[in-house]
Amino acid sequence: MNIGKAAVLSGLTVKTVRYYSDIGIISPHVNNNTGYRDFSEFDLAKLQFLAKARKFDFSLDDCRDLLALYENKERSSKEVKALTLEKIAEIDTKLSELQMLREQLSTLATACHGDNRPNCPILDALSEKTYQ
Amino acid sequence: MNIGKAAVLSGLTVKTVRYYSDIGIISPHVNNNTGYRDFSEFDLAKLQFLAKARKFDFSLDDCRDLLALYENKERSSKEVKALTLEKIAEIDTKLSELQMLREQLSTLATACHGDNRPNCPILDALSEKTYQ
DNA sequence: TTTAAACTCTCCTCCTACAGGAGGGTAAAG
DNA sequence: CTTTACCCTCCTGTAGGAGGAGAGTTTAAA
Repeated sequence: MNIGKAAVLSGLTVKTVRYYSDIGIISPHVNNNTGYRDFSEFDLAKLQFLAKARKFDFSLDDCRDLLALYENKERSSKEVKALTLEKIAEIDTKLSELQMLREQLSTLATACHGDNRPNCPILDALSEKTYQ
Repeated sequence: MNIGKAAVLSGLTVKTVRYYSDIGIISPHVNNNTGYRDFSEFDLAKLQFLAKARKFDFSLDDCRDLLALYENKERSSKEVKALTLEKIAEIDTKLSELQMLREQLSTLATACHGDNRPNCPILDALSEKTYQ
């Protein structure tokens, strides 16, 4: 199938699919006359796999690994699980960072009148020298 | 003071400070003979302000706005608070997205034996066609 | 005084994961 | 035969810098 159909069926954009071809994460057959890419069912399956893995916040490099495991019927599930647990740990780190951030900002916002007076605890906090 | 000292005192890297100068978010005086940038105390204060605002996840464009308000003694705190509340809302969105992600990944990781057998619920989920 | 280390400068490329658009070829429908 | 909808490559831009080359400057030690 052509790239447009592959894009629709995988939920990716044509640009994205073309990009994945360019960086070699998938390798559809190319028609020598027209230069059109031709995606097989297996190519499509990989694109759908990629779309989902990207939604799970796996980087394209992670996806390369996952895809290699996906294609290898002899793989052990150990590696996949390790990669997943690593990703979960990353997410946890990010979550706690964001939560701290939210609390600090929330505290500042609460303290700020938000009126027309120039006094503003938010800017005060940002310009405080002692707090880093 | 030179860029190195300004960087240390603001907790930024020299590269970052130079970048901020390049994009005009700060404008230190430049020595015409040597080309060396010369940072005043006020420049330093702005760099420290920027370092903190960046930690609070404000984009450099946000920082431009905040800095303008910071420099304007006649500003009202309303604008600053609005910007902050907007940022909090962004963080909330990101938080819930990440939490959903974590749950899904966690569910998959739990279901996966993580042994040497090829069977792997994680890859199964990623390659499921019906689930999008 | 010379020299070596430490600092600074500009300019260049690279990173992630694409998006947007120019300029042109191709395919299918009317 | 023409229109419209695809498809192609190539170039640039995004955010926020990092890394490094090659060259000038300053400072401290020998």
